[in-house]
Amino acid sequence: MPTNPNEQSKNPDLRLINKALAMICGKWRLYIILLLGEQTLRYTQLSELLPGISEKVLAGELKALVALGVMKRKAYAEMPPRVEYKLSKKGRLALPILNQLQEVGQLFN
Amino acid sequence: MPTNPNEQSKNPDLRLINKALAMICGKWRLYIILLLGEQTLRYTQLSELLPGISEKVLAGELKALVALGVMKRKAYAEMPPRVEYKLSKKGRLALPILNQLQEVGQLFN
DNA sequence: CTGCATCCTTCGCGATACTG
DNA sequence: CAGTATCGCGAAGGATGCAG
Repeated sequence: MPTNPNEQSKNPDLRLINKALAMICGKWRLYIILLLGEQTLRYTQLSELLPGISEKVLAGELKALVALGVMKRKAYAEMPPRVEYKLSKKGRLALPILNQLQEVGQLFN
Repeated sequence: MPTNPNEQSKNPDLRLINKALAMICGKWRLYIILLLGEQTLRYTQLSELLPGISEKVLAGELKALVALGVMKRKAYAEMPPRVEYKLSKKGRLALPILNQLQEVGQLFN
């Protein structure tokens, strides 16, 4: 829509916004992403780092984030089972911007 | 919190995250902020730019965003009434980061 | 260990009618 | 014009128990 060359303020794109909101909104979603950061964590480790989250919610959020392409799930055929979660390539690309949201939060302390 | 000099990966701060989420989560909140951007808009203009939003929700979101300190409300004692909304200083400071969320959305198209 | 099924409560959001 | 009041539904999230 840059029909006007001196128009520097681009209209917000509702579709892109909703895409972004889908992966960060909710009580735990963004926190899980930032927590993962560059590391790989197992299901149990995540549940310990997210005190108060219920099993149902944690499993659901992880599944949703994997479906969104933000993170990868790797299950090992062992006994007992072991499952590891890490950010996908795209997830790591988004990480710097998502981290800056904390600075936004700081602004409004 | 940089007690450890070689600690470059900062733990996510749940409090700051929640502060940030409070102002962008929800179906309309972030979109309203980005829409406002640098301009000043009246109540009716906003409702036209947000097709489908109900009166109750729009009024509620505006009130909430003002309470959060993201935007300012200015009412003129005229007849008929006129009320203008614009981002606060802090809101404008946060704007660049919030705009980048659209790039995150683009990543996951 | 990992995670799904069930039940229940709360909250976000929409529709509509009404007011200063 | 700029909202508030009321009603209602569906989704989000918590508690608990069960399963591979």
